Amino acid sequence: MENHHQMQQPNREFTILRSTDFLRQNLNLYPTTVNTGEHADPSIKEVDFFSSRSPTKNSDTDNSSPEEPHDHRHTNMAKDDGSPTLFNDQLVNTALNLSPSAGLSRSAANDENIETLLTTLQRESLRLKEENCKLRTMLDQITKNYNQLQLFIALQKQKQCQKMETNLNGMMFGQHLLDPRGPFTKLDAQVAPFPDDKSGQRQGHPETDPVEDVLEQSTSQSWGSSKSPKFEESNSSELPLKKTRVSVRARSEAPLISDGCQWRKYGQKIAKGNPCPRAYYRCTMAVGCPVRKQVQRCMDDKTVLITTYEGNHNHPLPPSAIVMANSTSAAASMFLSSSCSTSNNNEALSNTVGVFSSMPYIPMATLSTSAPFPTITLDMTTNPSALTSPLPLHATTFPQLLGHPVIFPHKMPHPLLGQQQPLFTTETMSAAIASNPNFTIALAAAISSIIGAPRGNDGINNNSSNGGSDLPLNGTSMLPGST
DNA sequence: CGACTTTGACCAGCGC
DNA sequence: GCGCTGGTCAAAGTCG
Repeated sequence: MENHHQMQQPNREFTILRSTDFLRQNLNLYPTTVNTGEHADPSIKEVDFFSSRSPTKNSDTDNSSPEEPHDHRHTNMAKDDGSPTLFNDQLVNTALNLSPSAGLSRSAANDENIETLLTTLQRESLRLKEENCKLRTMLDQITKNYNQLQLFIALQKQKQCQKMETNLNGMMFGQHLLDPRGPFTKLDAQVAPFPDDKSGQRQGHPETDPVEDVLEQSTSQSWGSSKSPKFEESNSSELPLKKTRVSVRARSEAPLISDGCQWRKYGQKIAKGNPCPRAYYRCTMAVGCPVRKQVQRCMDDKTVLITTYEGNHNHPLPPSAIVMANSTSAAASMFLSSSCSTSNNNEALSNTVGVFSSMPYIPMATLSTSAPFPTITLDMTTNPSALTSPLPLHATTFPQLLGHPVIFPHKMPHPLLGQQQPLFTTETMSAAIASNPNFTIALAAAISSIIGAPRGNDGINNNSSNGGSDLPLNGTSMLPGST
């Protein structure tokens, strides 16, 4: 049976069979091979072996040189290949089966066979390497596409939710919750062709990967003030510009936090009801960037810094800024999606909803529609566990701060990770994803923030004279231009 | 000298 | 229409 197989496929094996098949055949060639009763007759095997050594035979038959010292063969192969592989290891096993018990002696013909065998094995090894490389490439591509698809689905879901919100609650908002164009105008253009989309084909944001860019675009809106046409070229002809804002409350003694962007202060006002002045900042990383933010101390607690972001960056962001923008975008996306998926009534939109409180290690988020603009607030100062769990909190230092750690309260220690783990971990992310697909967005941002974000001083924001430098807002550093 | 901050003035939206 | 308020402008001052 095996003999028949070998005889029939002497040449096909290299093009079809994998190493395992390759070796399996070799194993079947020899009477010493541990096998079933089918191989009980050694003589038949030997006959088959020699017959396979005909001029038309391939390496498989060469492989069957039983008299060759196996250690020697393996040594040669390792030398030639230079990188012993699983294949080689398997060959050793095969060689063991080809022990001298076959009773054949060394000969010149066998030496030739050995050389042929080595050559063949090298070719096979190279082929397998290439195949492995291709498979890796395919896997990478599949993974990439999968991630993009996940993001696409989440964002499409959000898009649908926003449409529903507009229909059901438009009277409450008096305007679209997000950009009148639809928050994913750019996203659609980017994601739609994603199956064939190659990284690097994108234009305009060469420094950001598609996911990051999508995230940024997902919730980023222009500041929307009709009073500053200088910075409103993108929406100057659009519908009334009242956009979603993302506000972050974080506890910090520092006046500002690093958020990866450069800011320039262009105004300050004493807002009604708050003796603390409100500062207005504009992104200066690119001419005409419409992103702006407001910074103000909380009236009730001067240690709490409130930063509100609005606008959409029109330029590539530095990694740290991308991370933070993504975080903000993720927050907005998650919140909007959650508020939509959980209910379509006004209550979900008009009240503060602790969406994030239901997730591990996610700050309290609220959505206020009473303000002129729908504002999503991420409260890094509250204790989510107090609302949902009696378990103790464990402060976590969030990256991105300029020597002024921001204390993030989060829930109980992760059962697998202990108490001193980063705010976001793979495990917690997985759990969160299971409960909310949109958490994928936050996952990407959070992981990036932990892995890639510079701790402490950020070159961009360390300049104390720089608008960005002075923005050591705790937590808010996560959100530049993400609104 | 350029970039940034400060600060008073201006403008538009909104409520009464 | 008026006043209040939020937001922005822009000249002057400051800083490195």
